[in-house]
Amino acid sequence: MIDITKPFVIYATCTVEYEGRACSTLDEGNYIILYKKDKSLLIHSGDKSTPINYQPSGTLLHLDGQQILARRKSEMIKITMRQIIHYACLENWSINELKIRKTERELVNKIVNNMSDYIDREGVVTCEYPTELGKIDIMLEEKGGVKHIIEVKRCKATINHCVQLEKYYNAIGEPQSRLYIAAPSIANSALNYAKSKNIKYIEVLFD
Amino acid sequence: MIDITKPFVIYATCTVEYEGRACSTLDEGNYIILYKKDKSLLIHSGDKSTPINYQPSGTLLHLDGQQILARRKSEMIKITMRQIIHYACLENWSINELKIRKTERELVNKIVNNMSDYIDREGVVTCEYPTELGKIDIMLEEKGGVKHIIEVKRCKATINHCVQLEKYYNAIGEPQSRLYIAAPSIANSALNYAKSKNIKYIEVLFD
DNA sequence: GTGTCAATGTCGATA
DNA sequence: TATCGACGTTGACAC
Repeated sequence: MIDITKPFVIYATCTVEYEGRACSTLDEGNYIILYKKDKSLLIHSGDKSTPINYQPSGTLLHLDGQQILARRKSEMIKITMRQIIHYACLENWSINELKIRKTERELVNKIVNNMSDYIDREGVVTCEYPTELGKIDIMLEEKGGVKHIIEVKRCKATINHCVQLEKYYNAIGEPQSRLYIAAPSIANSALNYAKSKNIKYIEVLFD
Repeated sequence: MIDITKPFVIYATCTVEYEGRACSTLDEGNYIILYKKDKSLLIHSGDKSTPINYQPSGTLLHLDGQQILARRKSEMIKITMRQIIHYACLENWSINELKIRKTERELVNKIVNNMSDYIDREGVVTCEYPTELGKIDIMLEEKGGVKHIIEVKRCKATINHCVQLEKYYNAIGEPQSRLYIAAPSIANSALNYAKSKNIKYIEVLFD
């Protein structure tokens, strides 16, 4: 009945045992079992977005009566099914890429590739500029030594984002540094706060 | 036909759009859609163990013809189905905890809580003792200054584990430090190597 | 292949 | 409810 050579979904009353990087057991219950084209195996409980147990790509299945043995390198999952409530073979399961847009990265790239549109100074541009307090999204260093610190947000900029920027300012420890918050929009309160702290707001929009 | 008030699995030819923390689109194809008891929504492609798109716990569904709208706070997923290949309502989907045993953490705790059984010295015990080369599993510091460095492994100890221990020794830079490898068992070659390097093997078993 | 690092990380614990 | 740290992290990219 079950064809373990093809991707499938099973809804079954079962127990699950795992042995490998750790050991684990799962009490009997009704769980969803997914077997994918890339030979990854997922066992999903009735909550959480992560599987309650899984085996990565490259897992080989052996079916022995009501028992599924899933092996991969030195790892093993044993599923003992008391009752199969539901089984479906998944023909032509698609493998596609998710196209992600409107990320912070996209805005960072836009600024870096058109720096002169946003800051009228020349210098060395560094992304992910490291400091004790984490990475600065964009750093523009003039030859003269003046540093321009740009914090990029993909959504509306808030006061908290400005505070974060000031922390970087202190971490850098160079009073002549200049601060910028770049985002598609900025909250009114944040804009007032920014002005009072000499932080310049840069409007940067998604294409 | 579809009851969106109950957990379900659907296999459908569909497209998926997401808007929220970022934006994303997914080309038409056959995907598995899971809706769980905790109102989390998962869309699984034919590979990878992570869902190609998802919405965390607390997502509310609206069904409009062949279109599922999933909303949660400021996030939204829209699934447009051209054909439902498969639908099953998942009654009594279990929510259980995975019981994880035999972790390295378990052995570390056992040693720390019964230190005198393993090392006949008094001193300050620190887990995850930081060094340049990473964290030492367990550090026992005597008042006199002598340091006991313990590396814990949940499986059979190997020569590589001993080498790792020597790196810590060098990182600490205190020649009078003493080295221990703790594991349920040790390879013969590793035991010989350990002896030659003045590393003591501690047998620690899972309860 | 191995090592390093980001992630729409996810998830649990804690304040 | 917000923040912090761990994860059998996973997954992508550099080497």
